[in-house]
Order: sequence, then C-alpha cells, then structure tokens
Amino acid sequence: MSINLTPQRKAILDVIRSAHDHPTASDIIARLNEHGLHFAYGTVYNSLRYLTEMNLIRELKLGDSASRYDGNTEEHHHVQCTICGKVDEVTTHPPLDWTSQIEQDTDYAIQTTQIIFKGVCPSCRQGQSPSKP
Amino acid sequence: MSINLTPQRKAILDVIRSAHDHPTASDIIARLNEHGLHFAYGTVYNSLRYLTEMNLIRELKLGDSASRYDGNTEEHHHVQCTICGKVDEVTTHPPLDWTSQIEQDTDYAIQTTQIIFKGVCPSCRQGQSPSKP
DNA sequence: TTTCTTGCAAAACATTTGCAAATCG
DNA sequence: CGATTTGCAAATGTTTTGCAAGAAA
Repeated sequence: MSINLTPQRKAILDVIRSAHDHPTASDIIARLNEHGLHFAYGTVYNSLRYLTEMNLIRELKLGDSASRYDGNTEEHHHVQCTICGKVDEVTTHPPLDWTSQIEQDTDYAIQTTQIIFKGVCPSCRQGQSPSKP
Repeated sequence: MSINLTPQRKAILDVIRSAHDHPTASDIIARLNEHGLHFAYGTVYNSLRYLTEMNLIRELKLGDSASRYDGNTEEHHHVQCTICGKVDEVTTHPPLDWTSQIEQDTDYAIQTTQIIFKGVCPSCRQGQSPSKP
C-alpha cells in the first residue's frame, strides 16, 4: 500500500513541514486559508490521521486541549514554555539502559517513551521581573 | 488560605485515594453513583480542579481523550498499556543531572518533567484477557 | 465499475461557564 | 450579612462520523 498524496494531503503536509512551530489543526486550517485553500474540517482531520499513520508527520499530545503536529518524525522529545506555550524540540536522549531499567521495574514491554519538559523559555525569562532566590 | 473540604470534595478525594487505578472524571462519577452520591458534572470538575490546585491529587494527561486523576502526589511517572489502557506508576527516576543537561541544551528553565512510557503490560503480554483499567 | 477521498453537517465527547439557589461562617 | 459552593443547563472546543457526491484507478 503506497502513499497516496492527494492535493489536500499534500497542502497540509506542506504547511506542517514549513512550520517552525508545532501547529494545531486550527492553526493549519488558518494557514491553509491564508493561501486561499478552504478544506472541510473533516478532511483536515482525516488527512492528519492519514499522514500520521503513514509516518509522514507526528501527532503531539502535550496535555493542551488540541493536538499539535510535527513534521519531524525522528525520535525526539519536547519542551513547552509554561508562559507562552511555545514548543521546542529536545534532541537529548535518556541513557541507553533507561528503557530496560523501566522494563525490569514495571514488567511492561516498553514500546515508546514520551518525555515532555515544562519550563520557561529564554524570551519569557527575559521579560520576567528580576527575582533571585 | 486553608483547605476547604466540602462533603462533595471529600467524597471525590476519597474515591481517588481508594482507587487502585487512575480514574477519569466519568469513572469517578460512576463510583460516586455506586455509593448513592449524585453530584453535578460541573461540581465534579470544579472539585477536581480545586483538589489539583490544592495539591491533594494530580491530574494526568496521558494523551487519551479524558484526564485521569492520581491520589499519589509525589513525583513519579507513568506507563500505559497500549492494549488494555491500564496505567501503572513508574518510580524509577531519570539521572540527577538529566534536567540540567536539558536546560543547557534547550536554554529553558525546566520546572517539571513528565515521562510517559507506552508498552504491553504483563497480563496482555501473556495473552490473558486484559484486566479492565 | 470499484475503491478511495472529499465536503458538509451533525454527533460525540470532555470540559467550562453563567446564573440562581443553597450553604456556611 | 458576604463569600463560597452547589446544581443545572447551556455553551465551548476538539475531534469523529455518516452519507452523498466526486475523483481516480
């Protein structure tokens, strides 16, 4: 079963790949609209599911109400600013024996590890009133 | 400001504390009903928010549609079975220098780390009928 | 044709909110 | 009294679904 990139799917994939942030479905629809493209909500969500299943994008569920989508399909993690909500990538990986350690402790056969850091990003940190412990 | 445990909040807290799983709001309402308690949805959600803010429980957003609630407020992580959906605790912590490593790499001031493992639990691995989460 | 995809609207679902009534100190 | 909390219903926001029409193989 090969990949069938319809014009809608291609346009959505392009939006995600050219995004520097991690857009939600609404973000994606807004950006499509800016380009004069008006797809139905159902089509956008169908396409996002299809692209995710085909491993062309990744769906990020960071605990906000809406899923975000990431054009980077390599294994990596994320850090989200608790002030502005921005999401950045984390390419540092946990120690190699970490997963087997968890498998020993939990008796689960671990398939994936999802790590989400929350903190304050550089620009929000600069905007803060200076307070030191 | 001290903690104001109304009968509703106390009943909800009791359900969460006596649960061995990690119940969702609907689970909690169902268990309250079994005890003859019928609170309004709004009240349950208000109470869950209050209890979370008071640090008596923790809200878990594991990427499912509904939040789960955890009576264990100590720092720990979670592993979820990809077959039956069961959630277990992970008490193993990442290396101590892990957070500062991430701070160096990302330039964020890290506040919290949330780690979610996904895998197959012992009973589902054995092919047994999966226990209800 | 047969299969897949789109568009649209409605439905599903978890959660929040507005407001009046009840409660409590 | 004044502040908080409850109950109810309606609203919100995200995502899914049913179905007819359209496109493609």
